[in-house]
Amino acid sequence: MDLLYQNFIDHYSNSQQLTDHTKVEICNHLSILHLNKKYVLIKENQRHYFAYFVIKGAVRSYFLKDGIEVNTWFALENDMVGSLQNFNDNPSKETIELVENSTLIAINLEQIKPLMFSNIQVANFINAIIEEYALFLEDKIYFSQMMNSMDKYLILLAKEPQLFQRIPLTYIASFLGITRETLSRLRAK
Amino acid sequence: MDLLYQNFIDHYSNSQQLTDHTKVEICNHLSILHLNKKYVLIKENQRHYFAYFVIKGAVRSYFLKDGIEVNTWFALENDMVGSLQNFNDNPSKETIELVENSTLIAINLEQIKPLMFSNIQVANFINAIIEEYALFLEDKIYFSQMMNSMDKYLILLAKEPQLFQRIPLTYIASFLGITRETLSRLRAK
DNA sequence: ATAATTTTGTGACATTTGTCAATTGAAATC
DNA sequence: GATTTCAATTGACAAATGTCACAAAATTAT
Repeated sequence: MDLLYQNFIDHYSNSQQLTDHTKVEICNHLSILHLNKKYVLIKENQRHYFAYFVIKGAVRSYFLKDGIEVNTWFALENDMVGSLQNFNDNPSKETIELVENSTLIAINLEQIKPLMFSNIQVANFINAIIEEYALFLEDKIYFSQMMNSMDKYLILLAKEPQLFQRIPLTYIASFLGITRETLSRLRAK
Repeated sequence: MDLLYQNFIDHYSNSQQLTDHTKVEICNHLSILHLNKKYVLIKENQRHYFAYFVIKGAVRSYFLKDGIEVNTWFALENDMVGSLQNFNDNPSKETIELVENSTLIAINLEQIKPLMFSNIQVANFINAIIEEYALFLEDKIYFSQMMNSMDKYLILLAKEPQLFQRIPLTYIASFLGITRETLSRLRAK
């Protein structure tokens, strides 16, 4: 099995031992992609049947509000990228676009989902992914409700310093819910 | 089986047929509670081994920031209440408190979780709960990032009008991330 | 290397929201 | 039913953030 697949699978199977059979079954629905900056993985309002795992690179998600991009998050190495909406056959609410040239694992949701009902290990594997994602969302909400702009900036800087090296400040300001001018002024202090 | 349990189970088993055996196994870890206004279900920073499903009543969650309550959401009939943190054996980040006298189903997470690894129907049942919760969180984030205060107020009013009848405006303002004075002024228009 | 484009920073001013204080209104308690 | 407590509103002013305009810096393309 490809080492990259192995790493990905290990990352989400901590709570259980997967049989080789299950691992192969999962791998059958994975593939590796090399894509360039600005490539759009998922388009807002479109159905899409893949989720992605970032091996190398950087990705952002955003949606349009009154014609303006509102950035919702950034994924770097070892992060999952996708939309639960897609997992549930609904159109994505966000556009997901590469910020750097990236290497990704694509997970074919359409193919892997039915296995949940026949293979309990797959069910728990997917469970682990969704659970981690939900925890991540809880954190994000906690973060967004907790603080004023300055606090948010400082916490984000402490928690995810790489973002400030790799993601344009314009996007980060938008994520923080402030204008880039305001972020620029916060940074000046 | 108690009709209330039946309704709860049906609510999260739409995608699969549960055998009677599985239903009984789930019910063994459910119980019904009648509790009064102001009762605290879950305390911030404490481990807790139950999640709840609201049959009748209203519940709010909040955490303390610099000694001030920050309300994070309100649950009414047919909503789940709990914390994924607890599901993962971490202390809760939020306090969960009744806003009205309420009837709830308590789900014993500690007992039901191990079944995920032996009963695939239970795995998918719990999956469905977590998935719905994650979708709810996605919506919440979308909502919170999308709009200015006035838009948020109007959308919330359109989507959840019952909240404004049943939840004090002070809590709602806090949830919207504004002071009650600002909410009061928005409403004046 | 140079030019063109994109990103970031800064100033002046408008708008929104927060803070503090006082008042009114509603609901719970006795 | 009167009293007490809590919730909601309103006004005056302060602080934070947004908007618009422009300049500087960095990045990308030719």
